[in-house]
Amino acid sequence: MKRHVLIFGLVGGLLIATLQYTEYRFVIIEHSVELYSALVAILFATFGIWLGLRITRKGETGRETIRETVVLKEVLVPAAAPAPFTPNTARQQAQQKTLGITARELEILTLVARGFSNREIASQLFVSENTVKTHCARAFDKLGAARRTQAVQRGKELGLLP
Amino acid sequence: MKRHVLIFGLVGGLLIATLQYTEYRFVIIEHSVELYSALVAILFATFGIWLGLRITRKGETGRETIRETVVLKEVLVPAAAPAPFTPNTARQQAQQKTLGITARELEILTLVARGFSNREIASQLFVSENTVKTHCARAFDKLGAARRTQAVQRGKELGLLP
DNA sequence: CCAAAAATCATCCGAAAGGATGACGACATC
DNA sequence: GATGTCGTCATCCTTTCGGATGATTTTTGG
Repeated sequence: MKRHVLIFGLVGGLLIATLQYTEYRFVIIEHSVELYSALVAILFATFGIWLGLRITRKGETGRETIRETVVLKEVLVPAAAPAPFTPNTARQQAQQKTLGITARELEILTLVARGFSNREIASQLFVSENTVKTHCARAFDKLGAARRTQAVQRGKELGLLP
Repeated sequence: MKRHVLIFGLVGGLLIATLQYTEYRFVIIEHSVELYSALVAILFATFGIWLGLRITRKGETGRETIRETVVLKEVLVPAAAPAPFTPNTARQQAQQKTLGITARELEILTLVARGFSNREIASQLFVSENTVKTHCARAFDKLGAARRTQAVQRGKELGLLP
């Protein structure tokens, strides 16, 4: 890592040298902006790198790391068994009211969430692929999703999907 | 990573050259020094931060990965048969062992699960879209998935994803 | 230091997905 | 009967994905 900083410093020095050189060639102007610009640039670049290093807080690399990662656990299972996803109909319909997602769309959405392709869904439901795509499009629109993965994510957030 | 520094220097030089050029073209304005300085400062600071992140990122993804300190709390899983998602790190790593899914792949996988497109993921991780696609492909292969939705589903089943 | 593993990036190509529209029939409702 | 909602299907077109492959660069571990 030190190497990088060194290299960077070298490049910086070279840059400055070049700048100075060109400066002398166009001496006409008294104290040009370029020099300042370069100085500021280098300064801030260094600052930025330093910041980047600080932010990621990685380390020093000298001796690589042991840095245990504390992963907490907590969590648990409130159990409650029977209704893994039963609070459905009631709430579901409420959601549907607000979002306007129809039962058919939800049906297709769940299949999407299960990882099926449009074609597979079409054959499962005995409809054409185009129909599936239409339902998908409408559902995505209502969910404000641009991709099926996003739609699934939102659906889960909203409790529409298990 | 030397390449990055080089690119950095190159871009810097280009920037300065551009600056010089525009300077000569709009020499009329005198008080623009501050503006240029600020511009350059901001640009280089951003660039520097990017560089810093770029340089340091690698180390993290290695084995220890501080990032592993994820939280994952708040859980009120109604429970169902399979373990919801409690046995995390331990089992997770075990799974990774058996499936051979690397930390990076998992990282990308979680972003996929969050509904991001490859392009979005690429920009978030500061890598190219191609790289994301490669990671995706490998992860899909290891998970036996043909689609990203399927991969997400399997990832959740295996407890790799929250 | 060297070999293996990981990560990065690229390109070509076909398949899947998504957006925009239009249409048609079944049903319910007012 | 007019209206509205749903479900169904289609076409055209663009974007995104995914597969296959090869290459280079770091990182890691012995």
